[in-house]
Amino acid sequence: LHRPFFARDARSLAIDLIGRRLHSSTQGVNTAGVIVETEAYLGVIDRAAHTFGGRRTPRNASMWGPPGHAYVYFTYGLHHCVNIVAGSPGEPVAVLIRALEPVEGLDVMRRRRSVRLRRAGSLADTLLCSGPARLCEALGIDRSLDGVDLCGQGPLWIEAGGVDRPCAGSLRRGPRVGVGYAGAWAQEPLRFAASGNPHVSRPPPLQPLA
DNA sequence: TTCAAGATTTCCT
DNA sequence: GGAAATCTTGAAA
Repeated sequence: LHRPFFARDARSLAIDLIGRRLHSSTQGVNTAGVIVETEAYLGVIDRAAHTFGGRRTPRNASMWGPPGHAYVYFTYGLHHCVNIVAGSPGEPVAVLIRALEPVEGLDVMRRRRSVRLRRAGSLADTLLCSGPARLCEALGIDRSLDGVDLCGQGPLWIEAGGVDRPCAGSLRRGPRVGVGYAGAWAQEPLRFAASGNPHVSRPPPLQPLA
């Protein structure tokens, strides 16, 4: 997809990313999945965002850059999470990709995930990409992809064309995960998911989009 | 200079 | 249900 698609407010982008295919080409292998869960992070005003209050560090630098780029951060000392930068240049807002329904390169995903999940034989498909750090591991995404352009010929992109939305019209929303420290912002319904999709990261306290 | 907590996941009890 | 894995950041000392 092209730049204009990403150059808008994060909440709107988070909703329209559901049903789109995220592709990666890393380590010489292609993988892809349908985005089934996202969260919007609204920047300097959003206490849950890494850029709350105007915070600008080496880690979150790409969130301050132009839209349509990746913001990949490392957390808890061992996990990666990938965001898609939204808004306009200098407006540090982004959409966290929380879960995918795997559609391409499942064998590769299984292998990558099995490094940590030793019981390769019992690795269900719903464990491949059902969480922000899980999908990064499955797609081979790490800090080396931080800041890459999703609109060019890079290792990450969103497929143009059809919205593969098996849950069209049944999008759900609810509070974001793991942001209890964010006060009133923790309650904001900025998490979105395809209703009933088994690859969504956790049982949703989610409501219809309305 | 130290310390605690985090946009998480896995493994063990 | 709870702890461990251990990088990054901001606030306390």
